[in-house]
Order: sequence, then structure tokens, then C-alpha cells
Amino acid sequence: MKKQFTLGKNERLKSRKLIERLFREGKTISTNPLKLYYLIDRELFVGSNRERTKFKLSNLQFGIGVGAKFFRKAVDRNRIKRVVRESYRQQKNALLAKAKEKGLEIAMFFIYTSKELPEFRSLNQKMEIILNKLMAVLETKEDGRK
RNA sequence: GCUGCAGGCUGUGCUAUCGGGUUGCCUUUUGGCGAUCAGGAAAGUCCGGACAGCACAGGGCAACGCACCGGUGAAUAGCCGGGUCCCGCUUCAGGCGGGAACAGAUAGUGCCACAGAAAAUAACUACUCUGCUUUGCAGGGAAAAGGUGAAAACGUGAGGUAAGAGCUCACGGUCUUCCUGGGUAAUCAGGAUCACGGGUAAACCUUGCGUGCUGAAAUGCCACGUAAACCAGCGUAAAAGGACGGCCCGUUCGAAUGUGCCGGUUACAACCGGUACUGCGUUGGAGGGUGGGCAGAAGGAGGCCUUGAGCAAUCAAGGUCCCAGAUAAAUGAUAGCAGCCUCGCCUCAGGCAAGGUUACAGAAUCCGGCUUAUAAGCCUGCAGCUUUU
RNA sequence: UGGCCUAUAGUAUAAUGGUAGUACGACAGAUUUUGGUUCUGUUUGUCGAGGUUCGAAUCCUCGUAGGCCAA
Repeated sequence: MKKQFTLGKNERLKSRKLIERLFREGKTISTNPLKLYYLIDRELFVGSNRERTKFKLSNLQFGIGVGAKFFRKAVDRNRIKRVVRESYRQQKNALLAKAKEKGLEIAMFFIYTSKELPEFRSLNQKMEIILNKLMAVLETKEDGRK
């Protein structure tokens, strides 16, 4: 039986350069408590391209941010990151399949913009909406494998 | 029994499904099987250290910190015990609880609003003496009386005097020095002696003691970059200047697309001119890209148990355990059960049904202390109310 | 992670340890047909808790907020 809901280190957005480029050039999708910066390209993670097979890089990389101005306590910020990450983990597979089919790579960064602590269920619905929007955007892109 | 306050301890467990960090073994293409994974404060950053780098012959100044005594500890803000003083309660001897930044105001300087005669070598009223020429004025004496104020020049009584005054005496208070006794000491008891013109050092300051400076974004190694370059070692020559992490004596280092000095220019610089200084030899090292990587950095002033020493803090011995470790940063999500809590009903043995599962809060070099936050339960103390005796 | 600073009225900003001011704002009144301008008056404050002192915005300690610096 093949695992499909995993979320390992290779799917995390860890390059400082790429994150800076994402906030500089990336586009956004907003749904009430979440704001998504995204960047779609082929061979986006080319920095480590030759070792892609070695490190098994995914077509998706993501990160999460919570402003310390809205949540002063570290406990609350950690809680929000965990809830957002769990929600993304459960719903990312459709997007991953689409990206692989198109041969594109996507860098994403979620920003939590509300001032209130989230409920998991309502946040899960919002995540579904935001990922569907991203899929629609992806549909219009060219096939990257040509 | 209930309520409130203060202090202390604990501060949920198990199972299933899906995930994550670190790590061991197997397989090595995917992967599989294990182990382990947040706190008492991880917080505030108020202190002390460990550790690291740089500096360091020695001395002086500055700056900062500490301040009753003894013990403890790696540690000068901790902790334990004791003393002194203050506050509260009870009471009268005394006891209980709480607090103290408890060196110095006779080393000096400053400040003490308003009120008051006067706020620190005090004369306004009243008192008293002398002179004037007399409802008073002038010059003294005198801190006893007045009222002000947070604070008024040791207190009470007697003597004394023109009036008064520690001026003298008795009793008492504070204080300096000394003696005797108890105590390691702070200090206590008794005695003698000197003095008694305020407060403020969390005003400047003085005295004694202590501190080299900078912090893991420290630091070391590798990689990268540069090619008439760079790095390292050795030999020998020289001085404008630099460094010594606040400064000086002093010590030390010591160069070319450069530095210092002088003049011009300029608001100041830049800039221009002059002048001074000056290293050469030899040996060795060192080319793919991307990303930076590794160490520091997880075994420690460690936890738990037992015994012993000590009033205690704490220490010693023995046994046992290994107990988070990242770098856009893991420790999570969902469901069920148990336990706990709240409310209701039947009934006082318990049963049934509903809801909640929570407080404060998340490691980033580590450790010790302090401070602050904390639902619920338990323990101790104090206060109040009620019931029974 | 380490270091430093600030907090005064709704806002900005003063005050050698001695009655907390000033400006703008807000409110009320006057002037005006009405509004504005102008004039008069009122309102509101030392971040919190302790301590030193006769007396604290000021000095000290502990907290609470906010800001700044160092890759």
C-alpha cells in the first residue's frame, strides 16, 4: 500500500533566495483568514536541480507564516501553523497530481491574516476553496514538459 | 461544614487511524521495522556562572556593582541560621506573624516648598539689664514660655540667676570610647567615661571590598572569491603612525592605488601643491557547478532512590537511569474509552441523563538562582460565618 | 539570541522632589437668519503594584505595554 498523505521535509520551502523571489514576483489568492503567495514555473527549484532525483524533490513546496503582531504568544503562532499544515496535508494531493501531469513546479507560502484563533473545520473549508482556485489557475498554464 | 486570603505540591491517562523532527538496524529505487520527542515556569531577561575569542610586566584614574554577623554554594543581588530595628495581633513577663536597599549625616557640598520669628552657629512677641529723656527708641543678655510645621535645638524635678540656660545636681534617654562576663561573630547584660545644635546618602558623595573587555549572530576548521594578487613559515633593516575593546604612563605591532605633517582652497570636507616615511630575499600552499557545510551543540555544578553528617540551606558515600534537539525551524489532527469537573432527576447505598476536558503557557549554547503567570485537585496556616457539644 | 530606550488628557508636548501645565480636539454658552470665524467657560491625565521621603510624574524595586539596535 502506497502512502499518499505524507508531508516530509522535501515538500517544505526552505531556500531563502526562493522565498525572497516568491514575495517579490509571486501572485496572491486571498480567502478570509488565509492569503496565499504562489509562483508557478518549470524547473522552479533549479538551484538543486541535478540533485533532484537524489533528494526526491516534489513538484510542490510550501511554507507558513503568522505575524507576531497579531499573535504575541508563541503558543498561538505554533498552533496556527500546525492547523494550517494539517489542513494542507489532507488536501494537497489533487494539486500535486495536476502539477505532475503538467510538468510544472509550484512554490507556495500561506500567510494567516486574521486576528482570531482558527477552528480546524472552518479552516479546512477555506483551504479547499483556495486550492481549487489555484488548480483553476494551473489549468490555464502551458504544459511544461514540451 | 462553607467562604475568602497566603504559601507549597501535582498539574490527565490509554487505544485506534492519518502525519512530523531526531536517531538505530535492514534494504538500498520507492521503502520497512523499532527507539525517542516539549515546561514548572521552556516566559520575563532581573542576577550569577560555565564556555569561547581578544587583550594582559606592573601601576594609577575613571566606570560599574556590593554593604549587620556566621554558614552554604562555581557564584558580591540567591539560600539557611542568628542578631538589631520597625509594623501588626494578642497581651502586660512575654508570645505569634510579617518586613528591612540595617557601612557613614562628627569628612565635605547641596536641598528642606507652604506656614513659621527662626529650617541650622535661630531673637518676632513676651522676659530682663544699661543708656537716652520715657505710651517709646537704641545697645546688649537670654533658648525657659508662645504659635507654625513632617521636623524646633535631650526629657522631668530641684538648685541657680537681673532674667535665663546641662550652667550645676538627681533620675531617665540617646551616643563615643574602654573594662568585665556570655557568644566564632553581629551583639547582649553590667559598670566606668565623653558628648548631646534636626532630617535627607532609593541627593552628590566618603569609606571598605570586588570586577580586563566582548558575547554562541562568540569562536575554530573546511569550502568559496581574488591571480603582477592572496595565505603561511623563515632571515635581516627601518619609523611617520597604529593597537592594547574607556583613558594615561608604559608595552607592543608596524605599510604604497598608502599614511602623517605643512600650505592653499572650502562653511566643513573633497580637491591642489610641497615635504617626510617606505622591502627585499627565500620556501611552501592553493581552480567544476549549486548550496554554504561541519564543529561549538545535548553526559550535565544531571535526575531519581537509600544511608550518613548538619537546627537548616547544603554536603558526602553507594546504587540506578540517559531524559527533546531544529535552523522558514518537529513535538500535530480526528475519533472513542477511562478519570476529573459542572448542572439536573430519582433517592441518600448508589444509579440515570446532559455538557465540558480546560489554567498559565512552546525549547533554540548550557546550567544555578530570582521574579511574574497559573483552571482543577490535595496539603498547611490565618480570618469570617454557621451547626453541635 | 544579546543589548538599549520610552510610557503624562482623545492627540502632540512641558513641568530644579513642593498646587500637574500649554496647544489642538470634544462639549456648553455668547455673537450670527444659519454655518464658519471669533470670544468665554467646562471636561478629561502622570502605564500598574510596592517602597524611600514630611511630601513622588520625578528617586528605587518588580511587573505590563510599546519601540529601537546588532546577521
